[in-house]
Amino acid sequence: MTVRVRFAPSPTGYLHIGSARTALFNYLYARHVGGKFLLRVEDTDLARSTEESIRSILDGLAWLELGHDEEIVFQSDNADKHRATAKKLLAEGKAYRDFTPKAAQSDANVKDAIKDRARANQGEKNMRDNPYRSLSAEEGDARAAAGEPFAIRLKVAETGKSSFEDGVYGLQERDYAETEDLVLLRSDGHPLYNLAVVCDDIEMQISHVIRGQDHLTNTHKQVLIYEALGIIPPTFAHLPLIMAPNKGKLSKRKHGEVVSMTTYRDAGFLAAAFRNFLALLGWSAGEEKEIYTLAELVEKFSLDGIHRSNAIFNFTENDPRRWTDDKAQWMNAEYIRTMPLDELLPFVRPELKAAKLYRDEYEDDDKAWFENTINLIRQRFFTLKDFSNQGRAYFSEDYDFDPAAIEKNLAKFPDLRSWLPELAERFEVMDSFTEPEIEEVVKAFTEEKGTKLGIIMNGARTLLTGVAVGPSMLSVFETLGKDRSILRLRSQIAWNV
RNA sequence: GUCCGGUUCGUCUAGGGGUUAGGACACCGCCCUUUCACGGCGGCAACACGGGUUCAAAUCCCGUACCGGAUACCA
Repeated sequence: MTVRVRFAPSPTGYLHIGSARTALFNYLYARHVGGKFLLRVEDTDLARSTEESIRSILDGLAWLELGHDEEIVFQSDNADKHRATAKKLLAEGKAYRDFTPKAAQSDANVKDAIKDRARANQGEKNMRDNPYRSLSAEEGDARAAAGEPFAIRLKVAETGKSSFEDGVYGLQERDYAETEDLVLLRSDGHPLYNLAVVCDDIEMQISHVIRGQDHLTNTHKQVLIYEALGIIPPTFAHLPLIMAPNKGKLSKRKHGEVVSMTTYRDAGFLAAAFRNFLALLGWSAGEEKEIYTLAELVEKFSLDGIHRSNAIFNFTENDPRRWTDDKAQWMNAEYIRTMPLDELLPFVRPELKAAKLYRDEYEDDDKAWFENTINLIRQRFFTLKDFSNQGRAYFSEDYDFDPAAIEKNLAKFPDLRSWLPELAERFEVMDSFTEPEIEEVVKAFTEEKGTKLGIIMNGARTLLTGVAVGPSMLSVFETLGKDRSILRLRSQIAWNV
């Protein structure tokens, strides 16, 4: 049997980090076993679903390079089939019409209202006491024909339990007494989530359902529907949840942009790095290696390596350095400085182009210079954004000076104001401008002035790059070249800031 | 409330009867160095608690605590 898995987001927001990981795991599983990875948009909640959200989710998946097979299925397109299925179960006596008027929305928070209701019912509640459960078919038909509104509920057996073998959590059992006769079709004719999911999974011939652990109880309900339909359920595997630093729910409302996939794309993360980070949140290959290419993840992935405990996505609100998980930031930096240069370049070019720092010559005449420079400066960069921010001085004459750098490297040494232009004079007469010669000249100059090499180098760094950190200054001089180095050493701009 | 899960350094995790409980991130220190967010070396730091089983428990069993999820004519 072919393995077919699906990622089924409901389009009520952007691609959440937890959903992204669910998509990733589905993708990895499918690719690992040579199966299909399908996409289904669960847009049955017409009120909350938006076109924009669908686009944002697809953007997120595309960024992560989780390409899906076959056409995207829109759940709302299948509503008629869902209704037909509910009617079928009704006709077979496996479901019944519930004429109880729809309860008015409580003014309390939905979750709290549910909790309160459950607590109030506690001990007393018999899940099978719906008065309409045993209504005769004739009377039901008559009342329906008379136009009385009704919901269709699944008739859950009095005794017994639902069970399934979870790919991650093992055998799961739930007594029928814990499960209400669930509503399949609302009184306004709209199919409910559990029915829609089961119908679509059957229709799409899904073999493995891999989703968040928050669906564990839904799965029992869905198993019941499969049984009523006489269809063998797929294999289920539930994933541990990704929590906020306080172990609470990670949500847009509370935590903002950190949970959105597009945030990382826009912040200059490499999809490969973020994917790698995500893969290790709740899964491990059981080895100490932690940098994996997509192909390696596909090769190593298995349900056995998925944990049963939730993971915390660690970040500190209001701390610019810790705005997102440290490890994700480290991993991105690691990718930027160690991945093959030709794989990095395709990401650097658009970044520079967007900042108007790219020139066509970087493709031909200055290709070697460009690649060497990127290779030189990437060693201390964390995101793609750094190429256009901190790296700006390498590609443009119009760059800013970091006040902290001026303070630390220039202001403290007023002599540099005349020394650096003077150093430019020494450069002026040089025939060859490469590291060894530059070093010789700068050292001689330093000795002559009776100062320390660091003072000269750091002053020059500030003037030439605008920042206090970067590669070896000898490399910087050489990369920038004789003319630009001289020009910048003579410039008084930084001194007047 | 009830049901279902979970619990190894601050975080991500390895290990699943005998380990100095390993790695990574973060943090701290030292080294390299003209700076540094690179690199090298080192340090700090964990088996939730209580009972059992066993020669031996972080590992198996039970209980407790705590955390999470679920409870809907939402998805």
